[in-house]
Amino acid sequence: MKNIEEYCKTNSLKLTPVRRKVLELLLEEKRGLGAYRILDLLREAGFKSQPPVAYRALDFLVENGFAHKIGSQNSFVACTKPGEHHSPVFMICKKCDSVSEGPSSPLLPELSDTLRDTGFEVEQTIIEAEGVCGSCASN
Amino acid sequence: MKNIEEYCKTNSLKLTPVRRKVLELLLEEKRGLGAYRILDLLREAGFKSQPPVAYRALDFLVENGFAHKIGSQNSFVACTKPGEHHSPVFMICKKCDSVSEGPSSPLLPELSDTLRDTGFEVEQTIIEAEGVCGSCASN
DNA sequence: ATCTCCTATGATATAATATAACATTACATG
DNA sequence: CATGTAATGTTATATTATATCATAGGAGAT
Repeated sequence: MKNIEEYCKTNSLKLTPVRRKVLELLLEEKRGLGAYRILDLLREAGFKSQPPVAYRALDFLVENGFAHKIGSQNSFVACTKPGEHHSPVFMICKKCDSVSEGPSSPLLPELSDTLRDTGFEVEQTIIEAEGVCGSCASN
Repeated sequence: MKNIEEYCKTNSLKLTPVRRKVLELLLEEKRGLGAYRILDLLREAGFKSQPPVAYRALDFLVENGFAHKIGSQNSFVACTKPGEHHSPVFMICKKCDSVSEGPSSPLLPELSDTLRDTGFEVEQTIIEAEGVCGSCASN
């Protein structure tokens, strides 16, 4: 969170109260959070928010690399590498629904090369790996 | 399409008229199709369909590997490798919205290994690569 | 300081995507 | 032809997301 404040200051991004709160909510939760869940939590925290409020905050966070959207779940997670435009790898546990960001693979450049051979120029990739997390495997 | 009929016969899957039609629609379209777009097309084709009809057909196609869902778009595409449970790689063109399935990377086992080192056991991966397709690049 | 502009927020309505629930039909199999 | 299962029909509603317009708030210029 400190890093993020720092980063925002440096890049003159406004981490407004609602944006900050949404980011905190995402950071506290290991599963992905849906926009309406976030909305509920905002309300509990005293923000009298309508849907666009949540979506705008999420847009801000995603655009600036503080959060990611998990397409397969329509949910959002905090990004562990704020400010870096990168190609995330998500590990989604089918038992506990936790979503964690994996080591952004050294294999990605090779993947891009492979796809370039078919004529496609990759700009960004998102990998969603479904499986069982360590914690669930051992229980 | 022949392959698919074959495959269904072999595995006693019922390729009913609506399922077949949805698959044909997906095969004809290089972009992903949303469920409600499919629903419109079904209606144009004389099926008087309600949303569950489209979703059920899509569920059938996805479950049996004849189609995939593109999470980032909430859309569906035909699968080029029917019947094989595999980990698809999609190339999504930001110019023309075409979605094509790339060569399912030989790198995937290595990715699984890397993630296993973090304690996560991968069962399936979906890779969505965003970029520019060959056809758009040359125009 | 205050004006101005730009960005962010407030608020209402509605669009787009997806599923729950229950009734009916079809059809393979005993 | 009885029966059970799978598929379809139908209505309603849940969930996710955005368009639009109005209001406020804050940084920089004069």
